[in-house]
Amino acid sequence: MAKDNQVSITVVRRLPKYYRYLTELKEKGISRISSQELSVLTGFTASQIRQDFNNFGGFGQQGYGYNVEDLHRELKKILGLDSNYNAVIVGAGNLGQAIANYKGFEDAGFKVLSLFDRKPRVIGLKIRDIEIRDIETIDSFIKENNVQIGIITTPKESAQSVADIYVKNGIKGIWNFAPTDLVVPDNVVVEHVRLNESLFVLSYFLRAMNE
Amino acid sequence: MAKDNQVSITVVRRLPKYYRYLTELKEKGISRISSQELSVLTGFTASQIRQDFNNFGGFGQQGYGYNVEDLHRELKKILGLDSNYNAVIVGAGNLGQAIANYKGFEDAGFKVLSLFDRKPRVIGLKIRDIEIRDIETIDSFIKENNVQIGIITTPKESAQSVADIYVKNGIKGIWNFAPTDLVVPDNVVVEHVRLNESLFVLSYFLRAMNE
DNA sequence: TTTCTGATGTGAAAAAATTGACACTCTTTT
DNA sequence: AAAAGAGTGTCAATTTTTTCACATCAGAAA
Repeated sequence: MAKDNQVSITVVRRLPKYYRYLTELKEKGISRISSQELSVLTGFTASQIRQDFNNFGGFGQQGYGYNVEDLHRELKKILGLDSNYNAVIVGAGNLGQAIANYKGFEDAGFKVLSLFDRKPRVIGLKIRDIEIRDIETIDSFIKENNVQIGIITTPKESAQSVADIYVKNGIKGIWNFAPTDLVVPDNVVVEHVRLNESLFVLSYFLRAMNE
Repeated sequence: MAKDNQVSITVVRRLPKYYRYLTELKEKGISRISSQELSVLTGFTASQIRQDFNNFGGFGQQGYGYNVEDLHRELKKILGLDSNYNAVIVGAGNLGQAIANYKGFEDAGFKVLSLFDRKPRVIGLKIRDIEIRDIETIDSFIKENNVQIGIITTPKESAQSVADIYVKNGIKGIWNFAPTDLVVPDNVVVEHVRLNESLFVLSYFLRAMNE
């Protein structure tokens, strides 16, 4: 059905923004939207928006536009947000705790089952009701709890070895916050959150603006 | 000197990665690198790398390659990392605290002077030696402390009003972690960290891989 | 010194992404 | 029921980005 013979990464990275605005529209009770109106909201061009959606099949209706609820549901499916995922976090520092604490992810279907760390000082503590466990026990935990997503919030020195642990235990999706690249097999997806790089880009534009 | 008549955003977003690897090379005491070798490290093509650098003037030498230290210094300057910035954070929840705590930013020249929040429960607390202050006092703080960067780690509902406060007080660079877009004047730079969207892209590829 | 090697800088070609334009179809109005 | 209006889906044109190819020059070797 979905003719997704390689939708380009450029398009994929725009999808979450559409989804966000559609969620808002839905909450506001708006039932209908045109590519032109979506263009105003998102900043993408109307043409671009229509092309993007067409990568997945036409969801709109000529002379009418898009039905908000339908489009929202389709995007949800495309983004894989209609299933639930179990996640674990390695690195129970501030960042790991912040993510474990963030209710927003759970609402989107991502449940953090446990944090793991090496430091005895934090093992046994709880964030909300999520326990911090000894990293030594992670293998059996992953196997017993159907974990699909591994989050890395360790310093960069440990990131690769954490990724190796994830891969070894069959995890196929890694969300990496450590400022380093990771080597993983082809069938494992890594998504990076590069805080440093984002800050540097901000710095670049601050500098560029003053010239 | 720098002929930066609009370097494309695509190029700019690659610069931090170059900078990261050059920092590593420098630490390892490697003094010389070719575009070919950088290509292996970064995953960009050698040609792309040479073109990227040429946007800012040629830093290399034919038959030799690039001098690591020189290139590192140039990129540092281009990215604006040769100056120091003062930053404040509004939103002293876990994420705000995590960022305040992260030594890496300070090493790169970004100093968090203070966190601000509305909740009386957290006002007065300290993260490392960074105090959490009442949001009501932010105007004078920004003016008196030469703050150039404003960080937003509030829920999305408050993000725009925080941005407004920043803009009103003359801040020109905003680092936004709230999952919403911001309206600011043209001379203010906003860099978003979209955790939700990043997670959704991961979810997309997890889904796409199983089809 | 002269020759050879290696790798940049750059112009041109190819590929990818964005924008533009419009036929067509569905909705709404009369 | 017919006419008018609106907006998608899509093809084509344009722009941007990436890749390719190579002349050129610095450094190393002979």
